[in-house]
Amino acid sequence: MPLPVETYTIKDIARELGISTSTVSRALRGSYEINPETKRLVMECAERLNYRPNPIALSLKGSASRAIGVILPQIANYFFSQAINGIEAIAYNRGYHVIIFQSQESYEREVANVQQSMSRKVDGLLMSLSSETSDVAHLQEVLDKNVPLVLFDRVSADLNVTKVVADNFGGAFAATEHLIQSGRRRIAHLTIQPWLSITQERLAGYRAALEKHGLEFDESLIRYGTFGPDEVGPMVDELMRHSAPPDAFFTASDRLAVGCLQALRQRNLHIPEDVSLIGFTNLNVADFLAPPLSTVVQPATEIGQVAAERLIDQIERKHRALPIETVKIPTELIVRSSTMTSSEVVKL
Amino acid sequence: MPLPVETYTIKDIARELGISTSTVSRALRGSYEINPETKRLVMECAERLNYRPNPIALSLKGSASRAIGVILPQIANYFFSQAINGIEAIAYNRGYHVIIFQSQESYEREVANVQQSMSRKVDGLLMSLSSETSDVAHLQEVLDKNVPLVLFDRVSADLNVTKVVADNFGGAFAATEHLIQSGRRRIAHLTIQPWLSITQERLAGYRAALEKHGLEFDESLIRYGTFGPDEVGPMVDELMRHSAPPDAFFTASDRLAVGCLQALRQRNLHIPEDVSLIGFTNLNVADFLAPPLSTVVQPATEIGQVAAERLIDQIERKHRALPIETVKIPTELIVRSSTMTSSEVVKL
DNA sequence: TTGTAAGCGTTATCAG
DNA sequence: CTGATAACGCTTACAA
Repeated sequence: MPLPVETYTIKDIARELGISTSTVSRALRGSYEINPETKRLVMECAERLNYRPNPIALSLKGSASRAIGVILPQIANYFFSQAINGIEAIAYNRGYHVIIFQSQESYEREVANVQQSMSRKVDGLLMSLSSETSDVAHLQEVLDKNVPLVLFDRVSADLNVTKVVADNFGGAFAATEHLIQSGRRRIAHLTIQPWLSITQERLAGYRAALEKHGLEFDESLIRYGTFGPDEVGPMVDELMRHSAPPDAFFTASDRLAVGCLQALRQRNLHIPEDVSLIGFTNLNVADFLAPPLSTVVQPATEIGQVAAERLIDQIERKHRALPIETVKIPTELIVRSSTMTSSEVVKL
Repeated sequence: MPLPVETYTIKDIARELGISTSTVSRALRGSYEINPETKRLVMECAERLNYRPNPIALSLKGSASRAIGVILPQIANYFFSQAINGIEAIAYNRGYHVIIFQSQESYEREVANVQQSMSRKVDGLLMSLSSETSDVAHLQEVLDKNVPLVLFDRVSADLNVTKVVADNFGGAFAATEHLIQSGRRRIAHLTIQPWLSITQERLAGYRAALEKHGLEFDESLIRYGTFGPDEVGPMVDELMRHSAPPDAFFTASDRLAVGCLQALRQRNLHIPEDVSLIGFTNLNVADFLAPPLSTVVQPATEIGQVAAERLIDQIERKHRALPIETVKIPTELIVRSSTMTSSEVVKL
């Protein structure tokens, strides 16, 4: 039985039943003072016609659009696409639509995205900031309009909103400590843009681990870069030419880890004999990377789920005062080595 | 200078200038009979107020919503997220929005998605079918409504629309032929659901290569399955227990390739010494998989771009008769082996 | 060249 | 309990 796509309006039902549109509307909304019999008739007719309220009209009217906007840097990134998956799952079974906007790491586009999502009357906004974004005035305006906003992953300290992030500090700390406990002493850290919250938290975790074990923090072992794979090779080469080269790498993303791996391989260096490598990653195929790559796994799906839950909670009971807090989702450290037959998983 | 998010309407401009909303509307649309001076004033005021037309109102009115709907099985899949990236890039610089729906491989959800996209008045629809979909009546209705539709990747022969796909036949043929030329004779083929167009095309390419080289097609070497990683192990085990076990694997997806790799490793089999493995894949980190995995790379981004271009072309000149055709985007066969220092790329 | 009014689908308000 | 009517932002005949 092919499901019909034909679209009927409240008017069609009204005409069919010889009653007014307002009565139909009331019957459909369930509530109010309405004759049970009329209601039954309307429901039955709606069912038969496969009536679906027009979301556009609803939005125009100003009431809930039952759509949430998701603005993020880019979809073609395993972390974000997994996060969207989590968001969509929650949204779907709570009856919301997801409209996705990509800022492409551009501040200007992000602002445009915010405008567009506002004019499309989303009921709430879920955001991960572009790497260019430092000024968050555009988001303050969202809040001023009383549109619920939840930030995830790439957040800003300048906004007093609910934030959902991975435990970046904890993950970085565990990774670094593991390297130290494996006997490494000069751990390079390849990371992304320095002004991002996640970058800072990870760097802090890295430093804290060094400090705990009495190792000196050496700024010259840190490299900030973009995601481009072409940038990683030279970075690694430069580090290895250092008078006291690193004996381990800790990278802030899967792309950096893969780039690093490639660069090391080209120099015929072996992992983990010559250097160790741990990446902050979302790549679930990391298991198969050669040579063995240990990873701090980001809870992408869960971040998306929790963020969506928080947002929808806010949307649905705007009146009550909801606690604004930063939710930290734990990471997992997965340690692999050539001698292990299967992965040894250490949960943080 | 923080860009303002405040939202003004055509009324605000009208009030500001002491003219009527229709005049403002006409001035904004540019065209028509309008006093150049009035037009200038309106434009200037719109600019000053950072006026943006309300897309909701536009859609309700029935005119172009400048949004295209994208319905696909799931985002958390590297192929699709790359495809979306291609779609979004084209859409963005041609002034369209992208509204994404995930069918989650469910026919019912796909139908709901189609309804929703229709009621959100998208100007056109870009789709990749769910694996459950065989009946396409819901899409025929879209066409009947004169809403442009372009299918990509997972297409249906039952619809007379433009389709954009990878050259699955060619890719499978090249992969199989390569295995044969490497001396393999019993090539297992792990693939996805048999009723999907891509599955059939790949199987046909595989068969054609066998035939060309005088090898027998052995149905018992073919396995159809879902994406679940847990299903792959038993499949591979069963095949290897065969009285004449395969000496090579050709898989239809990166997930199957990775699962296969894992299963083989658990049996302490070496690739390519014991068996060969080629996967149809989108995973650009396949370079780093150990043991070396040869791949047929799918042109995901390009498929998205071409599909979006075709769709928008159709949207923007609905009047002219546009050619309905199936566009095949070529794939690349990347051959890697342990003896190669760098990848040898063979373009098809 | 410009203004008025109707209408897109729905809901809220106010009479009946 | 039910039916008009107005309103959301915008476009477009139709009038002026």
